[in-house]
Amino acid sequence: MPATASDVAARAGVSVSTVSRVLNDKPGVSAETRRRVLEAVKELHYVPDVAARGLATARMQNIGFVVYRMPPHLSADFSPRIMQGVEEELTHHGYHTVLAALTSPTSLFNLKIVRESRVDGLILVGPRFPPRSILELKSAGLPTVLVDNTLNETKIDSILCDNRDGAYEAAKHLIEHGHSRIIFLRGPAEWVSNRERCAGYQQAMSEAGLEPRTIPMPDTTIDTGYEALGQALETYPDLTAICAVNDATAIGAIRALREAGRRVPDDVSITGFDDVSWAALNEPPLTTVHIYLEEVGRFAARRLVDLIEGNSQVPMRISLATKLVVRQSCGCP
Amino acid sequence: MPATASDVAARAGVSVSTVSRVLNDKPGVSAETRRRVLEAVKELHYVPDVAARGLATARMQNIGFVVYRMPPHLSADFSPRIMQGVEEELTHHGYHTVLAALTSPTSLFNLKIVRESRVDGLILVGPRFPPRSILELKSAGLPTVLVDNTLNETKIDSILCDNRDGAYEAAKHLIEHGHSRIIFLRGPAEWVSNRERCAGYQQAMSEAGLEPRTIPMPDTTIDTGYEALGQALETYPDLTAICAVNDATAIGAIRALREAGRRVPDDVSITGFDDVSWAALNEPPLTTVHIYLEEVGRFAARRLVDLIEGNSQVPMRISLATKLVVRQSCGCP
DNA sequence: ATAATATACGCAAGCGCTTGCGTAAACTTT
DNA sequence: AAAGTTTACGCAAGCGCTTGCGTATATTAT
Repeated sequence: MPATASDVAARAGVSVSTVSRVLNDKPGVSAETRRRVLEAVKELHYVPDVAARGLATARMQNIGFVVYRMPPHLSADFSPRIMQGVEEELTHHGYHTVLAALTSPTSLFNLKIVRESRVDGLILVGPRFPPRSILELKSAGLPTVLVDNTLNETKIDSILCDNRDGAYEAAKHLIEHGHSRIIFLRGPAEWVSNRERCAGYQQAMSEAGLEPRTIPMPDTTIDTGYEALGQALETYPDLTAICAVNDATAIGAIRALREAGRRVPDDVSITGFDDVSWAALNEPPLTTVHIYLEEVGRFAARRLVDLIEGNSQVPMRISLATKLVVRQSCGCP
Repeated sequence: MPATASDVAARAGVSVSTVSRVLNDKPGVSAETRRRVLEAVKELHYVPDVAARGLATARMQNIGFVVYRMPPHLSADFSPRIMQGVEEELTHHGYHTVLAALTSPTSLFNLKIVRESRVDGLILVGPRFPPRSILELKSAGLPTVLVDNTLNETKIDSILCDNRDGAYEAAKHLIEHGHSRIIFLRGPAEWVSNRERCAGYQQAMSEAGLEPRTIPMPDTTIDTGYEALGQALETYPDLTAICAVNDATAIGAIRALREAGRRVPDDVSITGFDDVSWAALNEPPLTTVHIYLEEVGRFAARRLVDLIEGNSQVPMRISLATKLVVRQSCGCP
């Protein structure tokens, strides 16, 4: 039913080759011919069929947006915002976003979208992908960019927010409030962002001549935050401020504090990280570190397009600034 | 680099036609031959190229997941959860999810994914698509299912939660708390779910012999909820309970109530709708109507696959039950 | 036994596009 | 004006799959 390239060719009085050249901005077409072709394209509402083009070029103009098991939890907040940025930017470049979720730590080659060569590149969101299979992808020549993750050993494109600086600012803010017994609720060290945030906190503490105190957590959820605080209260009963590795754990900690009879921010100040959508709605509104997630997605997409189109081959690591959002959980009025 | 059908054919000692037949479960292949082909497929890690298959069959095994301008707001909560259900179910059926966002009320034919025939069907999420262009799609033969929307005039597949019953339950719960002056914060009537929820409220009220009182809002955000309450307080200063069309407006209303010096739930009871991720985190935790969004997505996907594969042609309207989640904003302990 | 059917498979023609190669026509160069 | 160069375009061969048609071989009927 839809018009094909040869319909256009017929109407414009040229060959399909010429039509193809015009549509792909290839040289060797006179201005006049180009005009006629474009006119015919418009009149027939012609749009190239992607399957045919894909067959001929081995490029599908699709990229895979891969998350590690889409979480039904609050953290669902995270990827959708990145995704939005990705989608916008890709659309702008004529690419499309196809979703994929890894549900177990198997090789990324098991993803149907890559095996069927349905995508020209991959955006891997989050820190939970087996590094080995990321490297496999790279050596198989599939352009890939990592979001909220890096492989320091190897040269592979990645994009994160400046976790270290964000945590540094948050901790510093607490210090400026006059706190000295500030503990850090830290998540599993396998995740880059957790490590960086912890480092930022530590730097702020040591610069202020304070002793860092961290509480490990097996995960970074509301529940783990809640539980970690129990332990923190035992180990450091005199704590006056908490720097949490993310908003979820901060919320959990606040709940635990409340149950322990300590008021936030009157008795204990607290900061989060991520600025999830409900951070401002919390009681008290959460002081936290904002991540420009849409921007992260946008740059990941742009970077990937560059990689796919061969505009830039040397891998780079992009780090986006964060912003401390001061609300009330830190003790500010 | 990857193996092709003819590689497999050579290895199995058959023709590519036979390989194709085996892979598509077509008749006319002996058991023994089938076995050999399958073995070769496995040995060569063969996966059919989607572009080639797409060209030959005019089916891309892709479906488009379309939202009307991905919102950076809190309501971002909504579509990701549906999307998760869609993605899971589609993957299970061998299909893939490709994202698209409509940013202005133009025809759905302007979507590149449909013009390039990149998708075999569409899932339209939300009530804001121009009905005309939905009908255009249908008559163009592109299988489509609506989520959180319906076109009552026409036969087109749709899936929603039982908004009417959900709101009915919520209102009834407030009535059982002994309230009689219950107002309903209602959203724009263009959206099906708003109309249905309002109807559910009205039914509950009239069944109890109470007079319905509704406050119109131009949108259903925290801010509109906040503002609507100002008006409600003027018109009905004696109100003791509020049934909000969704969680966001409920939160806005709570904020306004608080500023007006009325305590929730002590002075005023309130219920929301949606059970967004942060509803439980609110202070007080929000009593609201839970929607099984993943399930909604899952059924939308399944329905669409049926449509695409011709398993069922008669349009149907699916309505999923909701569940009243009783927390504290209604006055329950 | 022969004829009529069913079965298993190969052949080759697409599907709609891209692209290397070839060739007229138009333009330089000396 | 002849030879060389460039430009503009068409031809046809794929890309890797599916599928209708044709034909050997195996099966059943007579």
